[in-house]
Amino acid sequence: MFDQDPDRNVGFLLHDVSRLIRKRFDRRARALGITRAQWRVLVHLAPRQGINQSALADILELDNVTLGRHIDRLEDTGWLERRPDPEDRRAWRLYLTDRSRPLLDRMEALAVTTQAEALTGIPRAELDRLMTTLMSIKRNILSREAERPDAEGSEDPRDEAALEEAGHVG
Amino acid sequence: MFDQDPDRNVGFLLHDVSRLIRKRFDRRARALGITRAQWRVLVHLAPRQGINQSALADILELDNVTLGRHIDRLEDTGWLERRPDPEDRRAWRLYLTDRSRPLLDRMEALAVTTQAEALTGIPRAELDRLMTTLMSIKRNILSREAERPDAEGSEDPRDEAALEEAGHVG
DNA sequence: AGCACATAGTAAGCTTGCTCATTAAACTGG
DNA sequence: CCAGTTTAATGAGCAAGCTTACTATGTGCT
Repeated sequence: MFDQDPDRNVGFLLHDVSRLIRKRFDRRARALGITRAQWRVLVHLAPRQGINQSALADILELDNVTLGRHIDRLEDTGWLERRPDPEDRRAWRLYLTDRSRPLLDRMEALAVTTQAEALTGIPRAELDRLMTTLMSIKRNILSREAERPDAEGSEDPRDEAALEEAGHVG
Repeated sequence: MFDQDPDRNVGFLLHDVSRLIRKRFDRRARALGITRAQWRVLVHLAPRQGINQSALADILELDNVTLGRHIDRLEDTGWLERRPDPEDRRAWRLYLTDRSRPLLDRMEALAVTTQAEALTGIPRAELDRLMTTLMSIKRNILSREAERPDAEGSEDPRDEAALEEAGHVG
């Protein structure tokens, strides 16, 4: 299967498309001094300011560590502010700064442009199907993660069943 | 748009799904001492042994630099061999080692398992549509890269046109 | 032959994401 | 109240991908 045309593999294909979009987007955003990953943090923070790092990491499905470093940079560059939590001395509460609101608008414009390029010629209905399927896949993975985060392979018979059922993949 | 439910954005969604698959896969592959990115190199090398780094980087759509480091590691761990090109003293020719053939089989098994998990409940036809759409998107981006690799935004009126046409994105 | 340009590969340095380990504070059962 | 566990956050270290800058070799034109 992989020898003929490895890029018809879903995993590789997803990875490629995601990376190509990111590359193009980040090159444009560099002039603004921020990356897509950092912007994503701000976007998710915007409607829930005052949240702490762990809760935000859950929403973003990122490690605390990974998010912590994004926040370091965002704080350094002044897009975001950490304030001590008055009720929990271990935690920080996160807030956007005044500067970041206009930034969000400009980043969104870049995103729209980049997506318009990527989606040229793709009808609305097809895009909807794409999103629906991707969300199903995401749910599948997240539920597997929740039940057996450290799965090593096929020690669980359900894997074999799924493998049969989804035999069209191989 | 992004404030309500940022994860309905195609770019973010693709990134999430890709990252979640990678995480799950790499955790399983770690016992074999190789990552998904390195495996991808071997898979694409297998049917065209003797190719050099630049040509392989083109196929993988990776930087020479990025690929170079993968090859360093693959050579260190003995999955791959660099031989001098007798006709071009700048270049190396790349070959799999005897050890790597069985590895490829085991990695493919891991991939099938991981994909089966991710694709549980998704019918064949839907998967086909997903792949088709993803390949269209990839072609769109690659052709834009080819024509204007350093695009900064909307200095080209065609961007505005595309933005209107694909207005459903924003 | 000689000079300009192109190509193959490496070096250095950045962000992102992960894991494992640690610190400090909060919670909880006895 | 106190010992043990859980939770919030950080530190250290690795891999992947990118960019910019460099070396060495090849190619092509005059």
